[in-house]
Amino acid sequence: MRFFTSNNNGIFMALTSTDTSRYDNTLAVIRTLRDQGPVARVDLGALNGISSATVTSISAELLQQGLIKERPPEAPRPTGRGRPKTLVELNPQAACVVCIKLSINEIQLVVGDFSGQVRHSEHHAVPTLTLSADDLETLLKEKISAVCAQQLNGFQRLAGICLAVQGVVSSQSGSIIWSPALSFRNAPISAQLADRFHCSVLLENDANCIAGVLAAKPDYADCPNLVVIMLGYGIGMSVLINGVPYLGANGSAAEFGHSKYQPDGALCACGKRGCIEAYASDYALYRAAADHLNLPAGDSAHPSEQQMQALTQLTLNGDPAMQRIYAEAGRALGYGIANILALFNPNLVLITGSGVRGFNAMQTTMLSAIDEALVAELRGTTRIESCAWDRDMTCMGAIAMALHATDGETLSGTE
Amino acid sequence: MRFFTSNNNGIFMALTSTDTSRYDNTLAVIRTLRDQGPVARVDLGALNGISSATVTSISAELLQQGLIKERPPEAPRPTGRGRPKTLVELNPQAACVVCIKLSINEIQLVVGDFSGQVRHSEHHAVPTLTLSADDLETLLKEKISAVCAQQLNGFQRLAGICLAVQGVVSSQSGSIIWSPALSFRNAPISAQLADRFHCSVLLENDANCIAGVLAAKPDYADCPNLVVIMLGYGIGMSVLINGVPYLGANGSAAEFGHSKYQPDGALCACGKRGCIEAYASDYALYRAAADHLNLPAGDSAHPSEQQMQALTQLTLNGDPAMQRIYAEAGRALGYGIANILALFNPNLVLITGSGVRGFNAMQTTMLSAIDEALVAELRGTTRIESCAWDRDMTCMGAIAMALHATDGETLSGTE
DNA sequence: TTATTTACTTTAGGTGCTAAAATAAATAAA
DNA sequence: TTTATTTATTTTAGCACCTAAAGTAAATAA
Repeated sequence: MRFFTSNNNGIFMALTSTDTSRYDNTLAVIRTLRDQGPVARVDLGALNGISSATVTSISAELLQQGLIKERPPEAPRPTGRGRPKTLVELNPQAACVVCIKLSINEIQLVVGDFSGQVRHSEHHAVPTLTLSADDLETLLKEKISAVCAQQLNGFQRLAGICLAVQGVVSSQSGSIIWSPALSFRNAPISAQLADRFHCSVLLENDANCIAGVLAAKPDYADCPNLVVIMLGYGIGMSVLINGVPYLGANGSAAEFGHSKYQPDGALCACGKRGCIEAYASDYALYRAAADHLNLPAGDSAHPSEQQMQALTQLTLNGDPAMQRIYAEAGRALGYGIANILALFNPNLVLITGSGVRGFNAMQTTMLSAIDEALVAELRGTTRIESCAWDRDMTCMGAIAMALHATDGETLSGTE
Repeated sequence: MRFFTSNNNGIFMALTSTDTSRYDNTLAVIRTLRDQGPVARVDLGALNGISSATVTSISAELLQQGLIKERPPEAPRPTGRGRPKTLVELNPQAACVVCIKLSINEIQLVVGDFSGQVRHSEHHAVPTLTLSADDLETLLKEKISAVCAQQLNGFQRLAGICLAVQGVVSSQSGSIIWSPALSFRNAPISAQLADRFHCSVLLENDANCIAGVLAAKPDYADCPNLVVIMLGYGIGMSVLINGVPYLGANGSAAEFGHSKYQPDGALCACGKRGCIEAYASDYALYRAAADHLNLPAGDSAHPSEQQMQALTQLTLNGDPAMQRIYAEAGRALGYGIANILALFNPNLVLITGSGVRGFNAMQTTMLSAIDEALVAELRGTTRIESCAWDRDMTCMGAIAMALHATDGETLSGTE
């Protein structure tokens, strides 16, 4: 029938390209069911602009392929007159995906089912900065194998693997170009995993995964242009245009953390000076604080959550030096956001990541910096909001992206 | 049949939405003919991925509607064996568009035919900064009426009007939000012109028009992500993603000129400080020069082309103060472009506009500023080039955009 | 019971595509 | 000069897929 043209480097091939309308409608049905849960055929038609006759035909095929199932009618009848709706829903067992979040000194593995639910999650402390490229390959293959062996019973197929990485990745070539979690560069990890596990391998930036999850929330539904800024050890960003992450030519777009606040300014982890990250990231805040205060021991170049919470606490308690540091961070962030508003003019800028713990101490100067930097016409009506941080969001997003990317394969794989 | 959903504020309505494949294929044929000139049916099929049987059917319809015509076979036969190709081409008379470029103290009107050729062009000196919103409306209606009366004989229809404006426009709402050429704001000009001339009215940013023309050049064909920077009285930019301008939520995206070089830096025409424009635009260069030199008299806030060429000449002749000024402008530009690379990661940054006259004097510091600001991984492989300036490019782009936007109407309007 | 309402399925027919066959119009070869 | 070959276009036959309308199913209200 039809094969998915995947994003990776030719590991999966584009094949027969026949007409597109049945295929598109079928994917639309699957995705509606994933987003909305069980839905009746009439409603599937209305939601996707197709006749219910067509939905009948499509759902018959999907039923036969085992990708969906009819939900047995429930005991309480809430409906009024008329024949009751027969709900159909995705068969969660139809496929699964394995997603790995790679961050500094930690990896998380999760298994998601065909309906998008997390089925399993595990964390491992790993000294990522000391790994070689080969070490990483071995490690990932090992961990994924183990998860597959333990968790994949009952699933019809492993649809794909998604690797969510902090830093610059090329999802096109399937290579990690540059990550703060790794000491090497240009690792062609997608091809290695695809070889081993014989499935699609997606490589994604972590901020793009999170942005995908946030964009799906009803609060942010009316934002065709959404910018998500992730504060943390570093500073990441994702730009979603009509729901799809803007990647640029090599996947290194949206590197907000390394856009400039001040020429010849503070030293950044990238080696250059004046990056926003050099003012408002965890390591920058900790570094600035260390000049003024007696801080708890630990790796000061990679402050822990505890260390950072201690800083935040000091600030909340009214320490003037810390308040000055956060105020300056807020100002840098504000100037950076001013550039984002001028260049992307998004509907909404969402600030999240573990670094939101200190957001209150930055907000005032951030907002005044934006006003100072930007004329009202360009400031526009963009909402600027922060958003609570959940460390599982990255993997939730990765599951959604992996399923989305592999729906076509799942469809043709079971014909 | 089918009506075009235009970009303006509901002046033209979306109607029946039937299937899309015949419609899409027909538009593809029209656009191929516009881009490539006369093409044979076989080649139209190959270029658009449809069978030549379908092309026969589509071209029969278009022929009957008068939108295309068969080109009489030429005297010299260059081809080898086989039945010679019968070329079809757009009928230039099938429709026309009127485009107006609005810049500081000048408007240009051009008429383009259905094949995209310029049929007529005229310039008028107009004191744009002293106009009221009503004055502008009256002026444009008058000038357009005059052009229509004189130039539109022989055309089957006026497909649309395109207004290309320096500054921030909302093509969605059809309003000029903020233009350096005008002293008023939020002018709903599209609706006014649509009322008067009963056709689609497109409102575009001038940089987007130019970017469209440049993107069509074969040299830049392999650039899905293209950034065009326009140096001139102000500094404009356009970001083309797969050939379509990125507009943002309200059309105020890509305002590169007001992105920041230096907090608390030089004063910008927008009223804020430290914008790139406050260093590298004509007025900024002239202002900086006036502090050091005895300059020819004239409106120093809006330096003329002669005044600017005098500055460039001084610089080329080795004047050290002027060289310093251009070097600093280049550095500001470089820092700005570093942000563009970090945030958009385009395949190509093209620098054009009347301000390229001084580009040589800025280039060295611009490039070193980029290296100073940006780590190699983010600098990436983006080409950064300049491009000779042609004042007619804006209107050429406007013609292309207006035709593109109205092809659907032209198609259904003649059924 | 019967009428009404709503959901789903089947049927009949249309659009629009393609592959293959037919036709057209040239050049090359015999 | 005729015939074969090549290439372009048109015609034909058939297929995929959609929709509207008719038919069937399964509930509640009267």
